[in-house]
Amino acid sequence: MISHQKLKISFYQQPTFEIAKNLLGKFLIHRSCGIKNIGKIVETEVYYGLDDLASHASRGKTKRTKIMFGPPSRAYIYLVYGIYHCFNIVTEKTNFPAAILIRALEPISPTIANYSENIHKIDSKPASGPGKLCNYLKINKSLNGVSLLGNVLYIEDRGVEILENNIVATKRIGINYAKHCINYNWRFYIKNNNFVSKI
DNA sequence: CAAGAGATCATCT
DNA sequence: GATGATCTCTTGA
Repeated sequence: MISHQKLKISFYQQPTFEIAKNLLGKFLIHRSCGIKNIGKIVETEVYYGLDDLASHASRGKTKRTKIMFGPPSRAYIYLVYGIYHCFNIVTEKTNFPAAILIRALEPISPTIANYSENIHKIDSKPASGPGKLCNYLKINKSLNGVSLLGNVLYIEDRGVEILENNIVATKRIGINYAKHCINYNWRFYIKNNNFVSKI
């Protein structure tokens, strides 16, 4: 039996960019209605500090972004474009706003196969994209603020190690409003992985 | 294959 | 009142 180690608080206390890279190859799990929904993380994106114009937190602490200013290891989940949810992991110590957006999963759960509720047919990449993976894992705003140290929503290390030279760093997706911050290479994904959202 | 439009609503001005 | 940390479908070359 391969060891399945739930990530502890010490993992989330690392520097944000270390976490973003170390999350690659880990397994995101959501227990819902007695079903374990699982996917392997293959793509992440960092939103870091008040000066990051792409980050919701760049406009300061608000009702929505206060979770980003809180302690690490909690979920930050919000609705984009009125339709899709995005799942983030809050990092850095209290009062420093930072989060890591999970952008794509390699599907694992045999129970839900590759059926996409979006398009009502078999999708070979049902969790490739931040909105799609929330549908895949049944994640919605009711989980906003939940601790990832609990038993509902958490991350496991299953012994998969992604080496530094197998990680690609590129510009973030969908943030054309962010002026000079567009150019930051704060998106990370596993090289040659078929389930990354965009190349 | 690339580009564009539309869906749809919580959040912030 | 405007705007997205998106996705799918349609159009046209």
